[in-house]
Amino acid sequence: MTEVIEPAIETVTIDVVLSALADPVRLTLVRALDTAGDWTCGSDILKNTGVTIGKSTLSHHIKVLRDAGLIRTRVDGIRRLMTLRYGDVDQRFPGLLNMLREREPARAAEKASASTA
Amino acid sequence: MTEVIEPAIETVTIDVVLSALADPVRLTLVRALDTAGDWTCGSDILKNTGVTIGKSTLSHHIKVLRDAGLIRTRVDGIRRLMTLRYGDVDQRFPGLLNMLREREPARAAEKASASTA
DNA sequence: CGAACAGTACGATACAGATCGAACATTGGA
DNA sequence: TCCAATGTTCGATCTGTATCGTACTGTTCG
Repeated sequence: MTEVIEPAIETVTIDVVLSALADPVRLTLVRALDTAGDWTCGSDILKNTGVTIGKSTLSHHIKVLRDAGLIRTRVDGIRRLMTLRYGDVDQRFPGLLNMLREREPARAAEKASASTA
Repeated sequence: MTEVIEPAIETVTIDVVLSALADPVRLTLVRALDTAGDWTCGSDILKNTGVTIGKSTLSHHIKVLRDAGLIRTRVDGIRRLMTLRYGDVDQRFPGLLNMLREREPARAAEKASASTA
């Protein structure tokens, strides 16, 4: 086995993508891959992010992200390298990756606008 | 009580928005509001969408969407009208609303690209 | 060969959140 | 005034899924 299944980007639906990104761990993984910029292996991601989950859990999340069309996996000897599918995702869902890059509220947090529920 | 609390759009994070949109019922509600275009009440949304959930459940989903900054609620006599916060959402997360409008895979579904996991 | 390493597969468990029903609040109209 | 319609709140379930641990596969290197 040398290649890993990934869906063609045209077949990916926003519904599945949203479900994949709704989990805080997976969002952390995606952001770490984005920061890394190129091929990274799972154990390095755990080191970089400081996320403390078992490796079977990580494997599960990676699969969800891959099935959602967000990342690509490549076998490299003893490890599996992965990377964001920048071009595909940007083409299919323009603006999405950019949204994920912001981690803080946009401004100095005005408070809620209207009153009394 | 005449107004309903909604967060200032700058304070809304993509994390919360993704969680809100990850639920299939809420995604249906948002799409229905988008299609409707203007102020719509809860029971009308249920009729339009055919979604069969209790009204307490609907109330819960509405609250999640409102807290996520996606919709605005206005009291009108016996009912509560709501609408998408088009301008705010488009400004804060450009491209997001547009992504939700597509319900089908983009093309005639090529199959998976690589082979053997 | 055998040990260490990276990752997957699978069954079991735990927890978050979706759902429901009942009680209550508010408004408008008969 | 009383009733019907819309919606909220609260407590109790029920379910999906994130998590873990173990066993297993495949690879590199001594």
